[in-house]
Amino acid sequence: MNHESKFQREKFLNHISLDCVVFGFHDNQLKVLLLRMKFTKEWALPGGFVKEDESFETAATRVLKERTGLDNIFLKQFKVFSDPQRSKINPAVQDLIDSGANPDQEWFKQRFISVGYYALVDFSKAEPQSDYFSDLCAWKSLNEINTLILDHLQILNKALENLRMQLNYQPIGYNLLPDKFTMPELQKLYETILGKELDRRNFQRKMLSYNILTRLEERKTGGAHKAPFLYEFNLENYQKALQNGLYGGW
Amino acid sequence: MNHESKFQREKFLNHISLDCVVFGFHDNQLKVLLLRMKFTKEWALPGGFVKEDESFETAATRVLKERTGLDNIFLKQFKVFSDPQRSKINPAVQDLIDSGANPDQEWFKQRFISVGYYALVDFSKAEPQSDYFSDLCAWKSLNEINTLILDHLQILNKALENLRMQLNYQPIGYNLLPDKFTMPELQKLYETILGKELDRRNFQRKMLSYNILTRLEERKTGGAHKAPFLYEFNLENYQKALQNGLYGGW
DNA sequence: TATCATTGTGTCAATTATACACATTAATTT
DNA sequence: AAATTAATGTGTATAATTGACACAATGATA
Repeated sequence: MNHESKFQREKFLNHISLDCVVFGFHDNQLKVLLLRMKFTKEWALPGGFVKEDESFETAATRVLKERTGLDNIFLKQFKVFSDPQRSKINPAVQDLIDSGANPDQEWFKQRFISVGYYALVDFSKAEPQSDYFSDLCAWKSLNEINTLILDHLQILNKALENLRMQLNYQPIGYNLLPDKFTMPELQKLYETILGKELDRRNFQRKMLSYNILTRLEERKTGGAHKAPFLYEFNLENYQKALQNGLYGGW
Repeated sequence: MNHESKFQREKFLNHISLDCVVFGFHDNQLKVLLLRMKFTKEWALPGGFVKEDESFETAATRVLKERTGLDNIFLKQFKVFSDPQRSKINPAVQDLIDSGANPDQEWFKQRFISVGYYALVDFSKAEPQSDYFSDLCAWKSLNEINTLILDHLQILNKALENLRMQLNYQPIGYNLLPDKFTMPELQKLYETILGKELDRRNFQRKMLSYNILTRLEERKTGGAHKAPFLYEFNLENYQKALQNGLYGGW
């Protein structure tokens, strides 16, 4: 938290913020990275502001690097949240007041327009770091999340909706799974995102038909039953599928 | 243009703008509504700014009402454009300088972050109105559009890409066609958006399978050949399809 | 009245999706 | 060590959808 101990509002564009819904996958559950506000102890999405010479993408990348230590994260802009009332009661302000520090209360009293991003990251590689306003940064399972500050729950739900949509025309997994993974693990990921079960055999056939997977000779040992094959993504084809989409539609 | 003869920058949020790609369909061609800048005579997308108590949606709706006279337009936010360089050379500033009026040059020298919307409107019902900076508001066919100010061509292309994507999971047509239309007309619309031809019979079968169309007893007369049936959209089912999407995917 | 271009409708084959069955295997239990 | 268990690997029959195409009907025009 050292690097942000002095919050410099001059560097940022007024009115403008971004919020990130960071998805990870662990224990067969979809996790979201959240921050706990120092004083109010409410939970919030990681977010930030845009410097005067930054694009939103750069700013979001910077924020994610700070919160997870990771570069090269899959990032997708999914919606702008601009309800004039959305940032009326800002817990960050409350935190600043409670802290007695109040360096920049005025800044936080602004109306903020926030651009929502969702990110897909490898759970095992991320190292959650809290920020100036929070005392804890942690993964939460979706079903554990009941309330968030401001409209962050709404932002989270919209992100999830968009992620589910993405499954229908783009591959997913490279950013959420370790380099080597089994077919059942990939299937679990899909089932978790979609919130429903899929047929094991049909899933495998469909997934293989995309030609984005390479089956390795290795198998995953240590499990209690038959050892499944390990797969890795064929990055070249994966990128192509990301670009061109999986279905034609028309 | 009377209502904007005094440009009041105080009312708007700094740094923030919106641009609209307004699509219409006429003469079997996809048209886009453009403005011609008063002095530089360059073409631009209609756009605007956000008032301090407005959401982006409200602002976009207001802008479209001013440019087309229409309410209840289909509007979709599709991307935020935030490259720090994007508004460096702003023709509006040039226009203001050339005009000698220069009431708010400083305002336009700001860096702007723009939210892109695309709109689908009934060509025959829209009444193009220029704004304070333009002397002409007109429909242009896609293939006529070679250059636009700033990054507006890029915005247009992204809008088109998103519109094509939308065809794959949502119905389109209600906002672009008159209330009653023929199947060939609807097909032409799809072909125009996609930029490719479709099989007449397979198109009809697929389209009818969505259950969003009602065939009327009437036929369209006056054409040189066999009179085609007229259809109208079943609004209830159309809205459902907009919400739920047309395909499952998974 | 014949011609022409377009519309309405249908069919067949190929592809894809859905719902299953059975053999295999690695750890665990007996 | 053999039997058990609960997964995994592979395949198949059926239904549904898509793609390619043929032919009859019709309204204006020649």
